[in-house]
Amino acid sequence: MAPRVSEEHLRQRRADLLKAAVAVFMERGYERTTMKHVMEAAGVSRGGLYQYFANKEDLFEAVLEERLEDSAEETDRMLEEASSYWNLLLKVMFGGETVPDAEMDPLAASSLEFFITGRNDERRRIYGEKRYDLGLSIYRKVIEAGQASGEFSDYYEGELVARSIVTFFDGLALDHAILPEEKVRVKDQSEMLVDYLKLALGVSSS
Amino acid sequence: MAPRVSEEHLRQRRADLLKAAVAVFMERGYERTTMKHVMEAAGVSRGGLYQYFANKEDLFEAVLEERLEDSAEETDRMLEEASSYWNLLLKVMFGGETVPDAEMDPLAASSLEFFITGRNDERRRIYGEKRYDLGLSIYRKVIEAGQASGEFSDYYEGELVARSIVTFFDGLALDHAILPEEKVRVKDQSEMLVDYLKLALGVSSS
DNA sequence: GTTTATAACGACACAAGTGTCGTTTTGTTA
DNA sequence: TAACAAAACGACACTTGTGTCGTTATAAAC
Repeated sequence: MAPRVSEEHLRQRRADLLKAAVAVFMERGYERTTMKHVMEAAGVSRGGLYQYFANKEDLFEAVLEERLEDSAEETDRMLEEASSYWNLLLKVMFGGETVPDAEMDPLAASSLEFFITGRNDERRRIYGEKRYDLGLSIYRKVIEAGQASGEFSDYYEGELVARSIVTFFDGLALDHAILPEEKVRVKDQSEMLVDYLKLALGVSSS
Repeated sequence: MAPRVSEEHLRQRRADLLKAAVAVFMERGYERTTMKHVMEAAGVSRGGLYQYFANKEDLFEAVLEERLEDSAEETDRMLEEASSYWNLLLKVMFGGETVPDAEMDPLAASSLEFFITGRNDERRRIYGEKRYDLGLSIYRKVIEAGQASGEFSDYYEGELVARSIVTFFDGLALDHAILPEEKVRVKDQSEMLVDYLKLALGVSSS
């Protein structure tokens, strides 16, 4: 269906493969999916898939990369329409809404799997760190900006507060991946986190 | 080295296999270790290992089980010498010491791996839940007892506070597994958690 | 409409791990 | 010390997943 390139068709096919891959990774997780699963989901031959991605790791990283771009744009957009740093922080934490809900990224579990099983692999560890830093920096910037403006207390080091948010969300994602919905109580726990942040950052209750 | 049983030698051999297995799992993680690795570490043949454990999953569960027994005894011991519920809570959280340190269970990462990669497997998920509940119940009991005695505020539901502790520690374990020591700041983050619990449980600073 | 570069295909060879099972070895018992 | 039950052994057959590569089909260029 495509000899001698055509640029757009190449991009399209790659996008189709990624889309199929995302669905499979969500369904089966990282370790348990094989290239064959993706091939079948995408309706593509072995060679067809390997033409675009050298192996499963490469494929998964491409998936992560794609989704990171999406969320980066979203964050930029939110940075502009922020009315206060506290509000902005809530938006960044809960994605648009300023109120915690029970939604979690359906690919989060597979990502955790990807990084934790690869923790002894040099390449993957470095990549994991990069991603962690990126996620952290979003929170850190908002908090430090809020502290600089005087809206937030600087009793705690901004970076440390940011790390705690990330840690807590990581734990939430982990428990959410393993436990049934009703046990994790994502919403309740998120609300507690918000209460805590109010105290830690000296924000008077809204 | 052992025909027609002898009871003690059987137990001993099993213990030796488990010891070797723990070392390997710590070193390599769950997914990346094979039965062969354990065989070599224990200096035992293939058949010798399979005589005691039906497969890797069975082996790892045996490892977990063994360590759970150890810590259960430790917890019981601590329950008796508790001077206050707050103190007891700290001891349970940080294992004997009432001050957070940067130590983490060296098998924690492999456990996370075990449960997260097996999250789509019925059997393993049930087992994971059981373990989670067990860990949770320790915190829940201490907190609810403290609330009943009036030492702790009951502004937050005790179980929810307990869940938050577990979630936070899970996140910490996860980040610790993936990131280099200096980035996670286990000690600093633990201290923040303690500050938070003081507020949430209405404990005046010691 | 012919040519051509190459995307897509799928059979294949290879590697890694698993669990089994017939054989060997060795405590234990009589 | 002879006989035995079973612990320990390790070769083997099997399964699963991977990445490659020669072949085939086709969109674009002429």
